[in-house]
Amino acid sequence: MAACTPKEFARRALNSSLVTGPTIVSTRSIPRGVFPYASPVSEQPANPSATSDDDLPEQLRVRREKRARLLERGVDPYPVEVPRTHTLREVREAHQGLEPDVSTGDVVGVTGRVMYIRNTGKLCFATLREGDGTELQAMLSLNGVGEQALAEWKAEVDLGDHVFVRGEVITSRRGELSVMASEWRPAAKALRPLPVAHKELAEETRIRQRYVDLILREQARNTVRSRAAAVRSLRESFHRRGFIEVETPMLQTLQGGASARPFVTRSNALDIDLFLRIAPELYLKRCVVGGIEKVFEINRNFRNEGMDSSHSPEFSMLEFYEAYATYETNAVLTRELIQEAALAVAGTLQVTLVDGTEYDLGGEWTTLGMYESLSEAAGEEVTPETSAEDLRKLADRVSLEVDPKLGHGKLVEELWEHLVGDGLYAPTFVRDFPVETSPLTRQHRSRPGVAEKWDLYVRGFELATGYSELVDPVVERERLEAQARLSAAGDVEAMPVDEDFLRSLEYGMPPTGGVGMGIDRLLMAITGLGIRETILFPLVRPE
RNA sequence: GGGCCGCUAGCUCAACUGGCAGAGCAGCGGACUUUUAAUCCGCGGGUUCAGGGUUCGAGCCCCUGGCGGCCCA
Repeated sequence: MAACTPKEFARRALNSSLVTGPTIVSTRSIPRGVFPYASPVSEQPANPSATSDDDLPEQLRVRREKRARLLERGVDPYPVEVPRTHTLREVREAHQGLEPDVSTGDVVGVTGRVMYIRNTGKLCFATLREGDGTELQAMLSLNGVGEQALAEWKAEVDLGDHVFVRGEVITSRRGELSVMASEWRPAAKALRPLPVAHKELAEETRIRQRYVDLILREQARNTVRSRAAAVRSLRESFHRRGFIEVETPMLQTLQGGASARPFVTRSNALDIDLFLRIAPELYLKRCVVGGIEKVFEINRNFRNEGMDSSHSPEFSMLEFYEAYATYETNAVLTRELIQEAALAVAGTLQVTLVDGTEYDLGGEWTTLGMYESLSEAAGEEVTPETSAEDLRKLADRVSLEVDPKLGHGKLVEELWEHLVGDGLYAPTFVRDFPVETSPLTRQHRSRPGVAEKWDLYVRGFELATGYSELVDPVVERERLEAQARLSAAGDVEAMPVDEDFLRSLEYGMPPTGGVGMGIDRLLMAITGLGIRETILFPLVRPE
């Protein structure tokens, strides 16, 4: 085949008398071999008179009949290629600021999905839209395309169809930039009617049929782009700082790295159960042991737990580890990552959320000590030494119901959430958690009873968590063995002892800071969207 | 796990106290050469989530189940 781009083929086609006729060009009329884009009509044509459609809803049946009529006339409803010369965006950008009712002399071949259609007797209008949301009007007149092509347009084109229109770029009398057709043909016939374009789709339909949601709702398309921009920004931020991106196993032979219930699957080759990972942590730490001292991974975790509007069984997570970083330095890096992502997505640190309110991600962000902020809110001193009994009295005083079996650590966290956390709105690092509830974290270097751990809260939800990582293999073994005892006792979230991981630590892991951040939550923080909007195709029960 | 709400035409939704199942958009037929969700005239379109029950009569009431949403633990 000649070395020649599709665009060049299209331009050749426009110069050819074969495709300048006023009516629909039958693909049969184009000699094979001359125009490689021209397909033979449906190599395996469906029987146009098939009767299996009888029980279809009327509108689906009608569209199937239109498809069949096109085929009978030798017009391929699904051509391999059409001679597009410009995107709609290119046409718009090349013809800005035209007066009404002008002709440019520029002839273009454009494509788009028919979003609106306005037919008068001898002049038809259609609003075409392409993937980035750019719209352009197509006009088909009796003078321009002839009686037959106009009649066929009215008879066979439905909302939702992809069409090709070739013609001159003009503006209408009302000033709308348009392509005045000299020719049209189907690019892809839609067999299902589009839902009403000006009513919100039901939430469930939006999620189950995201492709329809994407067709109809600009916000849905923007969300996809925002997410891509955020993830790309994260990668660029890391690369600028010398971090290496790795991909660690999703199929793991042991569950580990978090407390969560895993999905179990089966390896035929090894004849053992495998676990879909609940976290990449233990592998990323092995990387640090091996000398990949600035390392990150952005990928999916899987947790076999409850599903609701804020929890998805699969979700994207960023984790990064940096040798010789601490939970203080990695908090700074985390803030920079988020701020750079916000700039990439929104162009500003004062982002506008979907509810219209503004949210400020700029500045240095507040850092609170968990015990200090709790003490202040409670009006009495709470320290790691405060007894569980005193904490229960405090809970009683502030009308917080707590499980009487809870120990110090859990009580402190619940009291903190009730008295401080629920009121947090601006981005805030909360640090120095009770060591009792942070079993896999290094104890604070100087303060007994607390761990070098922070949580980042944005608009009241937890966006990220960071640690000075535990690297002492002996302590780590004690912690993992305690977990394994829980596991043996029936705790499905507890992890077993990962001997290979411990072996890696025994080779010496440098002092390291680590951070985990939910990608879905990052999008929520920047855009104000709900989690089901930030995930393109959330898992749903089969229909 | 518990409570509440919802499921009706392709889509979004109505339907009083149990009494012929409707509208808008979409579709079909007709008119219209400058429309912008075009407009005008006419027409068709339903397993009311499924199954059972009560009733002369059920979209509506009762029971069981399915799916979804919200709230609570």
